Order: sequence, then C-alpha cells, then structure tokens
Amino acid sequence: MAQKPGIPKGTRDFGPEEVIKRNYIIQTIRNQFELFGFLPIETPSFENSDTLMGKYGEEGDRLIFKILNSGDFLSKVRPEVYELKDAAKLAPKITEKALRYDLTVPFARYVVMHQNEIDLPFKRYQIQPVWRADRPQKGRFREFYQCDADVVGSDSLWQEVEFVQLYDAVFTNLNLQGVTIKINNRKILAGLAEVIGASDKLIDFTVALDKLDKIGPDGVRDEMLGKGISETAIAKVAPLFTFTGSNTEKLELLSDLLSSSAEGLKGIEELKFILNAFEDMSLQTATLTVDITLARGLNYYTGAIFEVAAPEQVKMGSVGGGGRYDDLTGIFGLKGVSGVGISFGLDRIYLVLEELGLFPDSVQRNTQVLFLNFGDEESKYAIKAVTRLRRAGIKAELYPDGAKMKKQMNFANKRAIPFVVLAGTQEITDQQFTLKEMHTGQQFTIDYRELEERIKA
RNA sequence: GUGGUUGUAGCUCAGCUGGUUAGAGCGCUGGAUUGUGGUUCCAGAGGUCGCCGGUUCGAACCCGGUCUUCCACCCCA
Repeated sequence: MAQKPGIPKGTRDFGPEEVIKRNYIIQTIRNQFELFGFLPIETPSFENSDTLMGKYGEEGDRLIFKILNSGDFLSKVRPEVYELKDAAKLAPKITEKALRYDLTVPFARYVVMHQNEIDLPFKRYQIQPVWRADRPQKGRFREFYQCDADVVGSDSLWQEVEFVQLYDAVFTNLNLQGVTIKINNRKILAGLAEVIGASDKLIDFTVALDKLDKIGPDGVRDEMLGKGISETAIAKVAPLFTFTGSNTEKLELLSDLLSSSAEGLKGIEELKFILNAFEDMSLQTATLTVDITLARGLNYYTGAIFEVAAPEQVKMGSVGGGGRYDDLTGIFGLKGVSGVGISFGLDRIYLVLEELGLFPDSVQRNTQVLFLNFGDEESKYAIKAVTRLRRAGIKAELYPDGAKMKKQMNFANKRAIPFVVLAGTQEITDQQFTLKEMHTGQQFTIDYRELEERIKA
C-alpha cells in the first residue's frame, strides 16, 4: 500500500523556476556582501542545545526545534525526572542537539571557538537556512533562509553607516525601490523606560511601544497600563505615540524627554552620528527613518536596531533586521568584543519581488535551442553541433528519444525554448541545419556558423 | 502556544434541505496531421470527496477527533 506523500507543515518544495529566482536574489546579496568586504562562513545545521537555549528569550526557547537523542535515550533518564512528566525538565536530558534558529548566535559561537584564527575586526557573511517551530502564516515558514552580514571587533559607528548603505545597495540592485530602513537605538528605549521610572519593565514597555502602528496610541496605553506601568509614567512619553516629523525633529523631542538620562542621551548621540553621515551622502533608493517604536531582537541588541520594511503596497512583515550587540560573545566566554550586523529574509524578499513583478526576464532564461531527434544516425550529427554550441556558451539540448515530431515540438513549446533545430538526412547531406524560430514560426536552412550567430543574436 | 478558517480530478472550482453510477473548465494521453508546436475538431484516462471514527436505511454534505492551508494573537525574516 503506497503511502500518500507529504512534507512537514511550514516547509516547501522549490521547482526549477523558484530555485532560479531564489538564486538570483542570493547572488545579488552575495555580490554586495563581497563588495563590502565580508567573507563567507558556514556553520552546522544543528548545534548543541545549550549553545542555543536561553539566547532568544522564553519565546525563542519554545520555537527552537529540538532533536531527539539517538539510541535508548530514555533508559538514561533518572526515573524521578521522568516521573515528573515536566517537558521543560525532561527535554534537556533527551534532546542534546537542536536545529539552528538564526545565524547570529552560531556566529558568536564560531568567533569564540576560532578567536585565535581570525583577525579583528572580522566581517563575515552567511547564507543558510534556519528553522523555527512557529505556526506558519504568509511569509512565515518553519524553514527559511537568512542572509546575514556581521562584523565583530569594532565599536565604530561607521559600521552602522555601512550597513545602512549595504541595505540600500542590495535592495537597489534587486530593483526593489521604496524600502524603508527604520533605525532606533536600544539605549534610547532604555532611557525612556528610565525616565518614566519603569526600567524594570523595559521589555514590557518596548514590546507595547513596538505595536504602535498596529494597535494605535490607545492600544499602546492600554497594554502598558495592563503591564503595570502607571498613568503618569505613560503620560510622560505619550507625545511619542502621536509624533510625526523629520528625523531631526524626532531627535529634538527625544533630547527633551531624555535630558535626565545619560544612557538615553548616548543613544541619541549614536543615532545622530549615523544620520549625519547621510547628510552629504545620499542613499540610492531606500529611505532612512528614525522609528522610536522599533524594538526588535531586544534580547541581545544594545545599540542600533535596524529593520527594513517592504514598500507599503505590499502587505509583508519586515524583509530584514539587525542591530548592534555589545557583548554577544560574552555568553561564550569572550568578553569585550562588540558585534553589529544585519539580516536579509530571502523568502520574504522573494514574495515581495514576485508580487511586484520585479524579477528580470533574464533570470528565467533556460535552454536556448533544442535539437529534434530523428533517430540515431541523425542524432550523431546533431550532438556534434550541440557540443559546439555548448562550448560557445549556448544552452543546447538534444531531445533524447526518437519520439514523434509533434511530441518533440510540443516539448520545446511548453518549455518555452526559443529555437528548435531540425536536422534529418537532407540537412546532413548538405551539411546544413534547419533552424526554426518558435516565436515567429520562421525557418532557415543554414550552416553551423550562421546557426550559432542566429541563436546568439 | 491561544482562537478561528480551509481541504472534492494534476490545477481552479461547482455539487441544492443528507438520496442512484460525484461534475465543469483548464491541463494530460491518443487521433484527425508518418519532417513541424501554439489554433480547431474527435476520443480517452484520471477522484476510497484530507485521514480516522460516529450518527443514519443511506454521508462529499451532519457530529467528534486528527492532519493540512490560510488568518488573527504571541512572536518574528
């Protein structure tokens, strides 16, 4: 009895057309990464559980795919632990490995393990799949690709400036105009929480603030109240909820609000440095905007926070994110090494480009010429020409079977192959080829030289 | 993880208040056309109605469970 095949929830197969388009995006990103001086690394699909666990917060731990130990793993669990039937206690005993959840933590682990082999500052890029045990939605999968570029070992804010340029360069080269690079600073968020006396509720505060565009000022207020932040405290920062203005105006308002917070003012300074860099150096197609409500990845970011929003007409979550983390490698024992990096969400960029019809025609080009098969003798003649064409850089194929012409022509038609060559006994005698241009239906009987020229043209 | 939603031919979908052998369009295969595709015409193949169980004389249709899809929340690329 044959079983009905299927793939796990949130995973996908990719057909030839999709893979070609995905490769186009990856290649574009990779080109820019290398132009900016990043070097490639790869890390294993799975890590030791304790490398990953606890690095992404409580929510993150839940979303990490754990790998069941091999062998008779249950017999090694102490009976009293097993009897508790507490998944949180039992899991670490029976799942010592877990699938990679992002590329940043494995990179931090890599830096610490290879600290004596790498020269700081170290700029690396990494394009690999990651896995999350999330519930799938549009643009949200359980297996997806991240394309990360990070630099460790430099505190310079010029890195942040370059990452903004890198975002701009990639999206410009993908012909995706109108993306918004949102920037914020964790120190500003911390300063705000400090000023309103809610430093202990920093995460609740920022998570609520992050929802502003979704639930509105009243929604944010309600959520903050619900988390135990007082009415008077909220009133102090309420101007932020409704504030619109230029980047400079936003920073002015923040300077007032944060005048008593050293940390907050430091954050403003950092933000200003980055913005100043773009005063006489413009971006190509992206817009850089300060967004105080941006609070992603709070678990390890300590300075700048980035997020890239797709053009407004596309309903899609962010297509990229990143930020600075002053002490990421500290958890693995290497102190005082700062890192900053960004990530591109390949799968979401794909959906956006598809929706906007931005894949260039050239990425879909496949076989350019198909030689029909009229039998073994004729094929012998054809394959020689096929070989010559391939050596000339032309994608050429010989139909493998001596099937009916209708079938072979149909195949070329469905595959959208622009040229077909017919070479039967007559052509062989004359040392010619009959080239058919599928689009127009025109045919020419010509020699090899002209054949190659016409296909190239 | 919480709440909702979806599933019928390869694809997009019909299928009435439960009632014989479950339909259409497109696609597919063959033929009209033995060296000529796209158009046309003719014929044909293809479904245990997501899966398991229940109610019923009788279930694609009602009920329960489960898987899947999509959506909202949570969170995130």
